Amino acid sequence: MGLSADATPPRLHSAQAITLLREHEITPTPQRVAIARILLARAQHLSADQLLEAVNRSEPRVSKATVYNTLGLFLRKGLVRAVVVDPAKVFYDSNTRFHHHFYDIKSGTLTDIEETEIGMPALPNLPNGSIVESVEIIVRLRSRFTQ
Amino acid sequence: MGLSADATPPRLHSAQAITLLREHEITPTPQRVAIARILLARAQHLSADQLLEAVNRSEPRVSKATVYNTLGLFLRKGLVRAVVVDPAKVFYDSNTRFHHHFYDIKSGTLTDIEETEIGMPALPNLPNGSIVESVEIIVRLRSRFTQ
DNA sequence: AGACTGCTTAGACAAAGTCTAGAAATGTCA
DNA sequence: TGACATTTCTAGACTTTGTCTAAGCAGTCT
Repeated sequence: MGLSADATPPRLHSAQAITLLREHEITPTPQRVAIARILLARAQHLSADQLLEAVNRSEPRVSKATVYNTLGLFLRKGLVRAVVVDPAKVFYDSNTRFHHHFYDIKSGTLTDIEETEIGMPALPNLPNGSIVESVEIIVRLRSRFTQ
Repeated sequence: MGLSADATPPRLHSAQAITLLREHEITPTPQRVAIARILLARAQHLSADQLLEAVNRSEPRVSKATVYNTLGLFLRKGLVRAVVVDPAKVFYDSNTRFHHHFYDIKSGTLTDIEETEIGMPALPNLPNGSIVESVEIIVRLRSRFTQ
């Protein structure tokens, strides 16, 4: 059943969120600020669904369409990264430093692997005319005591 | 748009497919053989949907539920690997050697990176009580001439 | 005011994948 | 052979994530 949602997730102050958005050339609407205050409060991995639920525990209300639009916008503007590990949903990662992930298969939990903790692989020759967009290493884990 | 489906995909002979299934302790039913003949004919990446379509271009017909059941079974028995890169669907990889992937963002095409082509990174310390299930490196690519 | 722009919204929609309940095949054993 | 149990397959309903559409709203400019 995954993680129970944090009852009182930390939030950025509105002023901080607005500054962050402006720095990334994003018009700070009330909905975007509400989303940023939660998602960008710390390094974390949230699905669109979890975020929608967290945002709507308080005012202002934000629609599902706006959550998806905003996540897409944050992604394009480099405020968050998408992590594709669970076939059922995308996680949005507010840690924008270069890093990788442990994925606990059973619980569905993502944990960061900082760049310094892992040796960068040597890249192979690229297909012609290609540019590397990203390099993601995913280490899938299972508990030693579970079958 | 992705790739146009191969009009005449290569197929294993039924006898070969049956042998492969038996070697992996899978009862070779007609449906499983039909799926194996296509999926295991060569190293390739197919989605459940592509496979369903390919199988049903010929007899015997196989239902959607059976395709999903069979892919799950092949996965558990180690005949194929799942590759999660596209949020919209899982690819099933008939190359079971240890290897990694290029993913062309625009076309949605997967290409293998053989183990010898890439330097393996040193693994970080694992969370306590964990076992590594798999290590997957995904290099996302985009064309140099596309914005 | 009127026109234009960008943003948000509800709800319809699409697509991948799961589940259910029954039918069909297969195997076992007396 | 017949009776029964087990496994597999199937159609179709269903769930969930995510997208799309059309309308409304707010601010800005002239």
